Parts: sequence; C-alpha cells; structure tokens
Amino acid sequence: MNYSIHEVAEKFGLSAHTLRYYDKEGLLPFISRNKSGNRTFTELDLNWLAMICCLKNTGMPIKDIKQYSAWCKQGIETIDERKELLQEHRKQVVKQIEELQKNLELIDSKIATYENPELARQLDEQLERARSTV
Amino acid sequence: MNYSIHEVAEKFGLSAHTLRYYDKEGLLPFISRNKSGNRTFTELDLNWLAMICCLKNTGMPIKDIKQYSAWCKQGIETIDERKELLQEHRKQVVKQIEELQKNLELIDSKIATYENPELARQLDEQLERARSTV
DNA sequence: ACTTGACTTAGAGTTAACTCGAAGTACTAC
DNA sequence: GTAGTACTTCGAGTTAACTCTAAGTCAAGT
Repeated sequence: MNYSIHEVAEKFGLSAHTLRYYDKEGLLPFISRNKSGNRTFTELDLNWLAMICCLKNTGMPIKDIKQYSAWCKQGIETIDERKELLQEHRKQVVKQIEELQKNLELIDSKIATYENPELARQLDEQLERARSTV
Repeated sequence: MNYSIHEVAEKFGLSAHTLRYYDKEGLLPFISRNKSGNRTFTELDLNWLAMICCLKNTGMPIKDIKQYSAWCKQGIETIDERKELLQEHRKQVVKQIEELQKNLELIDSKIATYENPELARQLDEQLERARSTV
C-alpha cells in the first residue's frame, strides 16, 4: 500500500508544498516515484517521515536533519555519527523540557496573582509608582 | 540601582539590538530614559523583562506579548484579559512539554537501536531492500 | 480528442524575529 | 576643545522555514 503526497500531507498535518520542500532539501532521500514521476510513500517512508518530523518538532534545524538523512542514506558506516548527533540533540530536548517547566512555573505564579484581584491591583500600582518616581 | 541596556543585555543573554527591537515593538512600555535619552532599567524592569522572556521562550509570538504589555500598561481593568491570555498560553506550554516528552521517547528508541550494532545494521538493510523493490 | 485534476519543477514571495549599518548626540578623560 | 565611548534612531538586510505561483506533464473519464 503506497500513499500520494497529499495523503501523506494529510496524515502528518503538513502541506504537500512542505513535503516537496523537505524532499528538495534532502530530508526524504528514500522516496520513490511511480511511472508518472509522482512521489509514492510506503509504510516505511511514513516511519522515516515520522522520525524527520520528530527531529523537526524538537527544534533540530533542517540542515542538521539533512546531514542525518545523508548519513542514513550512506549506510552502516555512519552509525557512530548518527548516534552522536542524536545523543547531542537529546540533551537539547531535555534542556528544552526543563526550561519549559521552569517557565511554566512563572506563568502559573502570574496567573495566581490574577486569580487574586487585590494582589494584582497592588502589583499594577507598584509598577505605576515605579514609573512616576524615575 | 539602575542598569544600562548593555548590562541588561548581558544579564539576559540578549543583545542590545534585540532589547531595542523589543522596545520598538512595544514589549517594554515601562522603560524610562535618563537625561541623555538613554534607556535605564530598574530592578522592577528586570522582573518585567524576565516575564517577557518567559513568554517569548515558551513560544508566544511578539505580537501577543505586545498585546499583553499593552494590557498591563492600561491598568487593572484589563486583568481578566491578561488572565485569559496566560491561561490559554499555559495550555500551549503544557502541550509543548507533552509533545517534547513523546518525541524524546522516539529519539531514545532510535539511539537504542544505534547502541545495538546488529539491530542498526538490520534496519539499514531493511531500508535498502525497500528501496530496491519499488 | 478533450477536459479535469493531481501531480511535477524552478524559482519568487512571505513571515517572524532578529541583526546590522549609518548617522547623529551626549557625557568623560585628557 | 577634542578624542573616545556609549548610547540614540531609522531603516535596510538577513535567516530559517516555509508558501505560493506559473508553466508544464500525465493518466483517467466522457
């Protein structure tokens, strides 16, 4: 069972434009074409694309994903490079999660002040006072 | 104790260019100037900037942060709007964290295959075979 | 045969968020 | 008073990641 570019776009919440862009940028080096020259995606290609989207959604730049794709295409002699790239990226993702959690706390504390109208009013006044005394 | 734009930039890991850009975009509506016309940041301004950076680093677009800033400047009559904006944004942040954690699992499983050379070799071969049979 | 619709390419245009450069002003040290 | 440094504004330039347009191909349906 193969999929057209629009079916895949639908499945992944991307546009066909974006998929062609990824292909052009070298992120989809495995995608085959049918006799008309149209891209056809296999189940295996969907797995591949899922990995690409995972990297993209965790903030890896297109050019790094391209490097990763190139290494995969090259074969088993690049497994060390791929492993190192993913391990480095993993650290970045863990850091992102930690920072988001820290920022979430700040957002929550701000919402808490808004839940307490008296407190919020005081904070606003404090800002106001700070302004007028500079 | 007041701070110059470069001191603040240093503190926050931003450039003075970026801070001026934020000011121009309306993200720093409270910043005062000294008699020379230079921006001076108070401790209170640093708290404000920390909140702005928090929103920015959790993916809120500049234009939304600008709206939030405008509401803060307007005063206590906009507390409901601010609260709603932050609550909505909070949901987005929680979603981001969840997605990152899900993606982290996929990255970890991929790294795991690379830790196991035999498995990695098989996966590479599988891709290869898929290619040659289309 | 001809229309329709889905695909193709190359390349131009868009958007957000900076990032920089030029020209000017103001305080500071000699 | 003038050289140097740190700031100012305005507006142009950059970058990443799309997003779209135009012109064309191909296969199916009537």
